Amino acid sequence: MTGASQLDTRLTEALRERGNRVTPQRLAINRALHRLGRHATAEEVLRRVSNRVPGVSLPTVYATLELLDELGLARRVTAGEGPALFDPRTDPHHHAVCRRCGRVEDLDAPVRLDPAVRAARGRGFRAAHAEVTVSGLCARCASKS
Amino acid sequence: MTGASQLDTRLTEALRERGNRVTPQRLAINRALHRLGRHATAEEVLRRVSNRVPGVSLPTVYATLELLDELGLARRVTAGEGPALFDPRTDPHHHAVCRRCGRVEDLDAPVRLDPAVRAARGRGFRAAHAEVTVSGLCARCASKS
DNA sequence: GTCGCTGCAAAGTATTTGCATAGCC
DNA sequence: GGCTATGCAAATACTTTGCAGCGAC
Repeated sequence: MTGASQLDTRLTEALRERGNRVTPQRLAINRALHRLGRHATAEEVLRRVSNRVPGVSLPTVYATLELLDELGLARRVTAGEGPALFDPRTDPHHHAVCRRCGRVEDLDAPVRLDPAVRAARGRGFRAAHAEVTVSGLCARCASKS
Repeated sequence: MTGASQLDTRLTEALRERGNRVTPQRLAINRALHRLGRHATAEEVLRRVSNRVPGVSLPTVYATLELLDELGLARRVTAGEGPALFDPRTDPHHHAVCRRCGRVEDLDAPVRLDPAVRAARGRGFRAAHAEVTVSGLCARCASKS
C-alpha cells in the first residue's frame, strides 16, 4: 500500500518544517488514525497502534493527535459529549452530532462559509478552519424517543 | 423589568408542556444565564444565582442548563476546550473558537445552512439546530505567537 | 552530545450519579 | 400524597502534568 508511506512523508515534512522530531510513535499514530478512516477517540487510536507497535502510551497519543491537529493532518472534532474525537479527513466537510448518544457522522454538502470566516477575521481571529455542525437526534436515538 | 418575567413565562410554559416541574431553582438559573448575557460556564451561572438565591447546587445547575438546551431556551456551546459553555442566545448565529485559549465569540453572518441540514436529515437525523464554527487563533493569542 | 519526546504514574478538572429529603402539582 | 427535583457527597471519565530515561538529529 502506497498510502501509508505517503502519510509518513507528509507528516515527516510537516514535522521537520516546524523543527519537531520524527519519531516512530508519531508515524504510527498518524497511520493508525488514517487506517481507522473514521472519527476515533484517543483510546481507539492507542488500541490500533498497540496491535502493531508495542510501548506507546495514552499521553503520547493525546499529544500526537493534538500535534496532528495543529499541523492540519487531522482534526479534533468537538462532539461536546464523551471523549474527544479525531478525524482523519481534512478536506472540507461537515458534521452531524447526536445530542443523546454523541454519535458523529460526516456530512458532505456544499455550504458557503465565507461570510462566517470573514466575520471571524473582522474580529481579529486568525481563522484556520470552518465547518457546519448540525445537532439533533441520530436515527437510532430518534426512533427510541 | 419585564425581561425577567418574560423569561419566567417562557420557561414555565415550556416546562409544563413537557410535564416537568417549575421550581425556583430552574427559574433562577434561567434568569441568571440570560442576565449574564454571554457564554457562561455552569460555575459562573452558579455564582450568579447564589448571589440572589441561596442553596442552589452545581449538579442542579448542570441539570437545568442541560434542560434549557433541550427546551431550546439556551444552547450548549461546544468549545472543545475547558468547561462547557452555555449560550443564552437562541437566534441564529455562529461561533469563533480560539484553539489556544478556548475563547468563544459570537459571529453574526448570513450563511445558508440548508444543504447541511438536508444532508443530516438524509442520514436519519432529526436535526434541531445548525451553526458554523470557525476555529483558529483569537486576536490576543495570534499576537502572542 | 543535546534537547525534545516518551512512558509511567499521578494529579487535576469537569461532569454525573446515588441516595435521602423537600416541595411542586 | 405521590413523585420529581434537589442538595450533598462521592464517583467517574477524560485529559494533562511531572519526572527520569531514551533516542532523534
